Amino acid sequence: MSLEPGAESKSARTRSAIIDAALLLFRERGYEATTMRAIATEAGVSVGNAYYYFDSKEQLIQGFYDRAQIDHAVSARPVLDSERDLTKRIVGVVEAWLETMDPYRPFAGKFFKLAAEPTSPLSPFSAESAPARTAAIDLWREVLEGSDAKIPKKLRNDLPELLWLYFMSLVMFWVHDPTSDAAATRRVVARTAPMVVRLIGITRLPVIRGMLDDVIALIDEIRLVFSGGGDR
Amino acid sequence: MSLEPGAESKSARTRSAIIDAALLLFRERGYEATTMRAIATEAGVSVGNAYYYFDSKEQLIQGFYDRAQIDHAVSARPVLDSERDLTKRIVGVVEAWLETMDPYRPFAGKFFKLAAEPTSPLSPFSAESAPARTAAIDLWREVLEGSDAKIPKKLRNDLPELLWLYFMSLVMFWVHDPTSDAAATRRVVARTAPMVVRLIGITRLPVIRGMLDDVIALIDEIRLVFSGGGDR
DNA sequence: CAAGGAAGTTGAACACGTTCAACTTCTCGT
DNA sequence: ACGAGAAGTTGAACGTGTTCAACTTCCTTG
Repeated sequence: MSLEPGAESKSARTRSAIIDAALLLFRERGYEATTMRAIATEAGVSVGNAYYYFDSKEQLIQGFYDRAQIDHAVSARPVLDSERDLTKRIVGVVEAWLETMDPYRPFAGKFFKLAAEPTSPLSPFSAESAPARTAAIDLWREVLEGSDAKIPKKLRNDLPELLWLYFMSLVMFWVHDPTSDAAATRRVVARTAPMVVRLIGITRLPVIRGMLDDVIALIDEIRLVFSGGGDR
Repeated sequence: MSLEPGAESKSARTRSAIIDAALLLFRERGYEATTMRAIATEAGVSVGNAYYYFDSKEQLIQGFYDRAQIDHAVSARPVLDSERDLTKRIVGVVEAWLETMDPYRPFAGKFFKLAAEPTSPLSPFSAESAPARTAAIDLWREVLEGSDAKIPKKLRNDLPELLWLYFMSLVMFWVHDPTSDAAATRRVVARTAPMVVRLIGITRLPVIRGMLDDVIALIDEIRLVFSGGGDR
C-alpha cells in the first residue's frame, strides 16, 4: 500500500468512487430510492464490480460511518482545544456532531434502522464497528480529561464509555426528533449536559456512593458478557 | 362487526390465517428466509391476497406485536395478583415477558431492527403503536399501584412511563444478549430492579429533589414535542 | 329478485438486491 | 519477454417483495 497521497492504487480509487456515488445519491434521493444500478452507473463501474468491493448495499453505509466519525473528530477539535468547562465541552462536542450529520438527517433513520440489528456488522456494538467505537470513546475520554472537572477515581475507568452511551441515546433521540433543524435535540442536550455533570459530582455523597458501586460492578459484568464471556 | 366469538367474518379469518402462517414460518425458518409466497401458500391464499390484508411483509410483524402484548398481559397476571413487593413485581413482570418471547428470540433482532426505524409504523413511538404502547404503560402503572411501595407525589404521573422506558431498554439489551436462554438479561433485571426501587426512594433527598424537578420538566417538554408540539 | 357497486381474490409482471461464470487486466518470478 | 496465477470487471440471470388489471363473490338497495 503506497503512502504518497494522490498515488493510491486503482482499486482504492474505484472503492471510494463507489462510496462517493452512493453518498451523493443517498443525499439526493434517499437510501431506498437509490438503486445499486444507479450507484454503479454514477461511479462508472458495473453492478457486479460494486459487489466486488462491497458485500451489500448496507455495507456502503459503513463507509458513511467512517467518514462521519472522522468529520466529527475534526469539527469537535476547536471546542476540545479551547473550552475547559465540562458542561460546555459536552454541549460543544454534541453540537459539532449535529452539524456534521445535518446533510444526512433526512434519511438517517434508515441508517440507524440497519444499525439496530444486533447481528449486523453496522451495529455500534459489533466487532466490525470496534475501531470506530473505541475512537468515539476516546473522543469522550478527551472531553473529560481536557476539562477542569474533578472526576472521582471510581469513575475514571468507566466514565468515557458511559458518556459515549449517553451520546448514543442522544443520537437515538435525534433520529426520532420531528422538529426542523433538530431543535428539540439541541434543547435536550442543553438541558441534560448540566445534569450529567451534576450527577458526576453527586457520586461523592455517601447514599449515592453505595449505588455507584453496584452500577460499576454491573457494567463490568456486562462488558464481560459481550467480550466473549457469554456462550454465543 | 360481529361480537359473538366464533362467528367472525370470513375476511377476519383469512387475516389471522395469514398471521398464523407467517408466525409459524418465521419461527421455523426465520424472518428473511420466509417468502411471501410461502406464507400465502401456507395460509391457503394467493400472494396478491396477502397484500390485500397487509401492506407489506413488515406489517405482518405488527400482528406479532399485538399478540405478544396480549400474551404478556396474561402471563404477568399471577405476579401482579399475588406479589406486593415492588422489586419482585418488576422482576416477575419482566421474567414473564422473557418467557413469552422465548420462541421468537432467534429472530427477534430482525423484528427490532424494523422497530428502530423512526418512520416505521412498527416503531414503539409511532402513532400506529399508540394502543399497544398505552396498554404497556398501563401494565407498568399496575406494577406500581399494586405494590406496597410509597411513590412520591411528584413521580406519580411520569413513573409508569419511565418504568416502561426502563423496560424498553431491557428489551434492547435482551435483543443483543449473546447468552443462551437470555441468562445475562435475567441477571441484569435481578440487579437493576432493586436499583430502580432504591432510586425512587432516594428522590426524597433534598439534593436529588432539585435534579428530579429538572428531569420531570424535561420529560414533559419532550412529550410535548412528540405529541404534535414540534413542527413536523 | 335484479342490478350494480363494494369487497375480496388471483397470478402474471415488475423492479430491485444479489450471484456467478466468463472474460480482461495486472503482477511478478524466471 | 513470457507465462501463470491473482485481481479486477462484466452483464445476464435468479429470487424476492410488491403491484396491478382483471375476475369473482358478497352485500345493499329499489
